[in-house]
Amino acid sequence: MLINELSKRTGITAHTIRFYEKSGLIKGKRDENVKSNNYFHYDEETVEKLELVRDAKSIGFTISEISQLMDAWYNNKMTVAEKLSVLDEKLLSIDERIKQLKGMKKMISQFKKDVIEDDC
Amino acid sequence: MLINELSKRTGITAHTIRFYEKSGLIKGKRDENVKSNNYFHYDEETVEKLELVRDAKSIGFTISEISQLMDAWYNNKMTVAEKLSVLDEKLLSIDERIKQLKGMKKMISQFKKDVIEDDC
DNA sequence: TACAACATTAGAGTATAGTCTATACTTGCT
DNA sequence: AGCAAGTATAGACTATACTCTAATGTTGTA
Repeated sequence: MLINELSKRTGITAHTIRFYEKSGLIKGKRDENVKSNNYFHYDEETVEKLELVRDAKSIGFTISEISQLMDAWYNNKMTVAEKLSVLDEKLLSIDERIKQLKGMKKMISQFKKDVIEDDC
Repeated sequence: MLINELSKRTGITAHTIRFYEKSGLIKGKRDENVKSNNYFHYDEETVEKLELVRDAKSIGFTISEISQLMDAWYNNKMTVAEKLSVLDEKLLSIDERIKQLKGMKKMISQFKKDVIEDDC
């Protein structure tokens, strides 16, 4: 599929997809049989990857972190041990974030109590 | 206290503190009795505020969100109802983030399983 | 064949959140 | 007095992650 279809399927603009391509998150292929143009072609895996990018970005992962994550997933140059190490590291960092968020919840709840009490 | 002490107590550089001041997160006071300089003086509340900024930033809150949160806390121009509304909104957004993080944990755990199975 | 829609590349522009430099004045210590 | 350390301000610079524009060429449809 070409970039326009990829854009429609993922809800990510062509501009941003090209930016991700430059950043190394995805890779389109050129069709060598076609000499008249330079169009990139994308496969289903790229759709999956962009969906992962969207999810990971929404929880605050940077492009560089997402890049590591996708390497652990799709890159066959990494050993199983290396992949598991990257994945475990991400799991730990997620747990850490959840912990911090819960801490902030507690603080805000306490603030709420204080605000209500001050009102009396 | 002056900016240098504030910096030492919070671990935030003077440059960044001045940036936060420009952004409206904190406010130093000038001593009107002293005419020879223009130095800002900060109180304990400012230390508290900067600690809150640090915590909130670490969980991905933007300066604008932190600003709202601090208004709900310290600004006496807001009604109790308005304050509670801001705090409740932040609590909801934190819950949403925790939900997304848990979703990502599930995905990564599944990836781990897949990586291990592929290895067999 | 005209022409709208689509594709590529380079590069400029935007927003957020700092970070650093330069300049100049003030304060504290010896 | 001299000098290091502290302070303020303006503005330049950096990094991340887009977002948009311009120029140019290609494809598909009426």
